[in-house]
Amino acid sequence: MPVHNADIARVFEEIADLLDIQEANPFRVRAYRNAARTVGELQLDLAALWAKGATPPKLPGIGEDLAAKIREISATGSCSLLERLRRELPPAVTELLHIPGLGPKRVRTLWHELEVQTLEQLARAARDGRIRGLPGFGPRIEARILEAIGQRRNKAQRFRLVVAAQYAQGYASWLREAPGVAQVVVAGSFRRMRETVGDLDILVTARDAGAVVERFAGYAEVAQVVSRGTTRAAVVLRSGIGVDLRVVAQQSYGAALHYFTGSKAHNIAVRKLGQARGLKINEYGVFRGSKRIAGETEASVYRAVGLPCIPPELREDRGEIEAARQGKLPRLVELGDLRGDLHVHTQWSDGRHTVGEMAQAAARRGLEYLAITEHSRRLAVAHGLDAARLAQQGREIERVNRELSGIRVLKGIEVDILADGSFDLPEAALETLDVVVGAVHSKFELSRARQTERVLAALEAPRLDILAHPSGRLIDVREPYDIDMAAVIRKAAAKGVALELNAHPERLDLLDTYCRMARDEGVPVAINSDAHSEAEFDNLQFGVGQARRGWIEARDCLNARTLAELQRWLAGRKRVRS
DNA sequence: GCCGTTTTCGGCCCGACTGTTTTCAGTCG
Repeated sequence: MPVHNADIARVFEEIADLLDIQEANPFRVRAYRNAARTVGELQLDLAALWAKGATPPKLPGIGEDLAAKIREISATGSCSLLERLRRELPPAVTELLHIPGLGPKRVRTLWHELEVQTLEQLARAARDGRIRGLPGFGPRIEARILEAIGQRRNKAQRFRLVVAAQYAQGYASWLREAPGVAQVVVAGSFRRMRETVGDLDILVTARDAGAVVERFAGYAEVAQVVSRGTTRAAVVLRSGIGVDLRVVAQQSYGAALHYFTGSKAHNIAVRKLGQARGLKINEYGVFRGSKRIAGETEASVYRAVGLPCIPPELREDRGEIEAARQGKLPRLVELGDLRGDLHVHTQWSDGRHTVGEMAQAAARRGLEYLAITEHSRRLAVAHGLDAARLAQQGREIERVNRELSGIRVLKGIEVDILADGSFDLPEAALETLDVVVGAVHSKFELSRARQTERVLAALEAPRLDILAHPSGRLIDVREPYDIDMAAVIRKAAAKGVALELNAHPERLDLLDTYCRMARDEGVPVAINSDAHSEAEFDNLQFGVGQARRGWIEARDCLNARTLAELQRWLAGRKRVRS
């Protein structure tokens, strides 16, 4: 049974929970939580390294003890400390921590005083009114517990970025109408362009904070006001999304924006840098003693700790601070850098519009070229093209190119990669095209070994230019198929094939961490809309956001190249083939 | 449990809000 990094992270997370309830040293607890995060995000397979007899690199926050535990978990799947803690505490008690309002202290009290160990026992105790009498509890908390269990809210719901954007924009517009408001910014993971967001964090600068809070709570979509103070409030909207508000004075705008954008780990790292310089950094500014020395802009906060301003998408404590210190921050790709789109559908398969309509829509968005890439014949539900229809479509594309100026339409295909790694159309048909995009649309359940073999075989074949949506995941719908993505990226590098970052908000595939790996391996990334209608070109913005999270620069991006450069790249690939 | 241009010991990010309290602990982000 292979042990994945996620398994190691889960063990550390559970240890942290149990230690927390045991009232262990809070910094020891934090060490386990930090380690869980570090290991969970790591792309290097630690257990595989140990199995091979190799020594993993030194990881920040993981010293001798935790490294030994990683080794133990890698070998055995478990950890003697966790086994011991599970004997000392009721194992289900960590579930209680996920109820809002319950932290380690209250969970410990519930367990010691009422012998509450499970959610069912918690519900019963609350219904019987036994909780309100406990020290540190009262009728309000008891009611909140019952409500949380009733709504089964303990399962954290996240919203796709595109969905969150709709709620965010409406709410922000509403707040801009409050008296005395200067600025309204949606910060948090939304601003960092995470693919999903758990809640919305809205920052407002205004003369009169009270008026803003009042308007915030009075929004028509508010289902519940969770908390409400003089400068801060939290609500849940009818859609279920939580929204936090923070109001500060203009002079604190940059510090508050930095604080509210996060990530938490990034903020902690920056505050530590400040601390080392004798500075205190909070949401009101950067202070030396009681004197404010920065905070009006985000750049001033970073400058105070000796760094250039770090773009929000990089703020995950994944090396961006070190890069900033060394002057090696990437110059992240921007929407305006994109000159083309290499994955577009029309009425010929399952798209809504004609070749000409899609070309004009692309031109209106400032693109210089697009590739029409229909599904191939196997995907019958999408009216996939066979060789004959593909040739027919080619003649229409030539006609459109004669009729339109300012935009160039390339002949392409999104050809199915079959289970054995071969393509769904004959070589001769693919040879007539400008660009071949290949994708997996079937047999998602293959074993890791066979799925990897399949895609590596497709990359090996001479006809593939771009591998589309490489993991196949659909956010909240379908898990990625099990595949060794590091091997795929290495093969793409070796064969000079590009990887797609599919910009559809439900895909956003490549994941950010793999974008970074592709960049490090020199694999070009194509940020493609996969548009099935004119409006879907707008999705490119989400692809760009994801690419930025993956440290992608314009020079790493295949479709940031000019048409001439792209054609040279394609021609070079053909030369290699023949 | 980690870590070190001040440290191998003694620190570890920081503040608002709630609900319980009669000055503050616990939770949260």
